Amino acid sequence: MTGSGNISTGTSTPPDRGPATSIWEVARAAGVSHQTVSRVINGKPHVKAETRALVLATIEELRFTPNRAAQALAGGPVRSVTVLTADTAAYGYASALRGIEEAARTVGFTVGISVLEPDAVLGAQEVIERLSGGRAAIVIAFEAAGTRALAALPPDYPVVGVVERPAAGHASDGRPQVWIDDREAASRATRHLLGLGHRSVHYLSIPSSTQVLSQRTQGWQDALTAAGRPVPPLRSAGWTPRSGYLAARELVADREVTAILAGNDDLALGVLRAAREAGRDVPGNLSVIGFDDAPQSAYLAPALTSVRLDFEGLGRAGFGLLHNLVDPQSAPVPSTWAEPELILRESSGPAPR
Amino acid sequence: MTGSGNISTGTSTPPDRGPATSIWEVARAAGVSHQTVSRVINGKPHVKAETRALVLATIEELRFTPNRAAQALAGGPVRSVTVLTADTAAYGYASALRGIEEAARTVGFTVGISVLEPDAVLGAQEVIERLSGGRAAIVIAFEAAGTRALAALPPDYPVVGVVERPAAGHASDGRPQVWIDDREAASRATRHLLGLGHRSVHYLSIPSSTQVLSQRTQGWQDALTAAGRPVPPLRSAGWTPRSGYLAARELVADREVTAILAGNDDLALGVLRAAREAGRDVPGNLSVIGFDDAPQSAYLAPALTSVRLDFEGLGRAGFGLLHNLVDPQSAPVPSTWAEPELILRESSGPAPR
DNA sequence: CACGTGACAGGGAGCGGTAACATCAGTACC
DNA sequence: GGTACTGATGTTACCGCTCCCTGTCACGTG
Repeated sequence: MTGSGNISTGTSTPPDRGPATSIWEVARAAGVSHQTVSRVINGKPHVKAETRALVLATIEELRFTPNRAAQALAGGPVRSVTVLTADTAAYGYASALRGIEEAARTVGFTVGISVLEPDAVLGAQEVIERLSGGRAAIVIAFEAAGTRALAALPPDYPVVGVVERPAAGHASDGRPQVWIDDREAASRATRHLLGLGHRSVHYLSIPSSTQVLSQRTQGWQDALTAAGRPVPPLRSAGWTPRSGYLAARELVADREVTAILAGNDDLALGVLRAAREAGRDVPGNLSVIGFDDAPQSAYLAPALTSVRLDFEGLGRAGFGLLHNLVDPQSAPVPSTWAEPELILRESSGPAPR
Repeated sequence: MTGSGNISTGTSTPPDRGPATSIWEVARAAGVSHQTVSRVINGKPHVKAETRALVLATIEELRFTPNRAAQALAGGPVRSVTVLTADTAAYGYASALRGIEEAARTVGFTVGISVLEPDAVLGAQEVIERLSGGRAAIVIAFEAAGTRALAALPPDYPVVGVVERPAAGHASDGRPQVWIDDREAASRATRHLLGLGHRSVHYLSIPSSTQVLSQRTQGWQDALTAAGRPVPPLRSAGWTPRSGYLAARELVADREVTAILAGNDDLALGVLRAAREAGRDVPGNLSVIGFDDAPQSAYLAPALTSVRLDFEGLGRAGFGLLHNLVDPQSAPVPSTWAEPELILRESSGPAPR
């Protein structure tokens, strides 16, 4: 079943590294010293305006680009960040990565990426190798592998965690992190369902990043408890539609279950299918709400009610925080990203009477 | 509507770059010269077995990791690759990236990433800046921005294109590339629909990476022509469910249209919704087939018939090709990845009579 | 008019590696 | 036994850049 696709090797050219222009050439061309060129590149003071302009023009003309390796080696400012993340295909991860990359690119940072296998238990040594010389990192720690990687890093290494929730109780270890406060959002979604007349709401969770309950889970419990309803047992699933489907089959078979909150939209999709197969009508006699509001969700059948989460903004803020960390000169983080919002669509409705 | 989420700055530690262990320290500890250490690191000959073992042990003990920047600066072998890609959230891109990253990581390569904005028209200069010192690159060029970036790179720069189709006719410019041969797959999907009794098949395409027709489009035309059917006008859409939905509304309103082949699964999802809204029954009186076979597709309502494409394998092969390019010593590319396969599900069926 | 002062500019030493060349055995050969 | 060769090491010169430190100039000041 293999052997398809195609390859064209092209005219194999050896990695010919020509005489890349260096600051020396720029200096010579501009009639100044290499040091002055360096000052101009780094926007340092003590360079006369006209000299600066001249150098800048020369750089432009020679199409000179500073050698990153040399800058890093010579102890220049940090200008790169390595992102440690789990599967980049999942919507939340991909979006956060996108936000990080965008923010990094606009300030001239290079972004490296290394994916953490779900079951990887890396020692400090291995995690550092993943960073491969990077001098700063961002760890997207929505699940255990990320949390472990974050913990494995030396305490003085510049890193910020993009996490599911702050490691409260666990003595937040003083590491900078950003997170979406979705506890209230989960509560709101739950209350919305309760308000629709459902006697209870069942929660199908995504894997937890720690041993304790996630914010979403807590928000769900909060709402249930506040309404005086018993909290049904927590159901755990993975990240994929398949996993949601498998976990939901049992749930949908129980007619007492009329409302399901799923940890993310993919899970919700699986729930939707399980419901269909079990002859349940959504939203007729079963309501389903997801988290993330992926681009697909509005087009599903039925269109999925979902909690919109601004992962991209989260990623941007995470990078901003890191930037502040490695360069105190940098602009303060725009600590503002869209707050979770419940997007009502077709998959949720009044409880069956 | 902003201001949610949360930030913890932690105990702000300045970017303290301690005295990283260098090969000199290893050399001293092992009682050899730094050059011998270098030889060991790079697996070069002319080192006695016991000396090698000693150095290796010392490296292990000191937790030494070679400084990438220094290696790069000193003209060592290429050990990093920059991936230029469009939106990482789209399934095909994300999967290909995943394949590249995985293959790169297993051979110790670092992978950088830079995303190309859809409308970005970058000059050679800008593209090179994106590479930021990298000495090798992979461009995922499924659309125009990627194709342009690929073209903008200097002809002698080590780069491989992961493309939609070879730039045939356009004098393939002798650059190494990998692609999935999905022309036949598109043909097969079309023939399948024709075989089900549909008088014609309409194609809703994703954006093209060039001005000419894509392989998928051609495969679709091939099958239609071979069957003696007229080729309906080509419909173009974007990449998202929304774009598929918008483009399909007109199509589904036409009762003559009984089979739609969509350029990817997201588009197909949009088509499905448009069909539902138009009162068309899938597969009752409209069949829909997508491309990609994303993880969600099997769970949609109706489950989507789709052409499974092995983007991950493609990415792996692309990296392998690059590896061969920069390091002739490297193992030859496993030129084998899964061939496109039509996965029959619920969204396709006999033509309405 | 000599001197301090600050803004500019240049020189030189690394950063941590690799490549090329120089040494120095130990072995092979005539 | 002397020369040639070969494998194992050490020595030296960069790679391209940034830091630290030393000059140089034009002012202002006493």
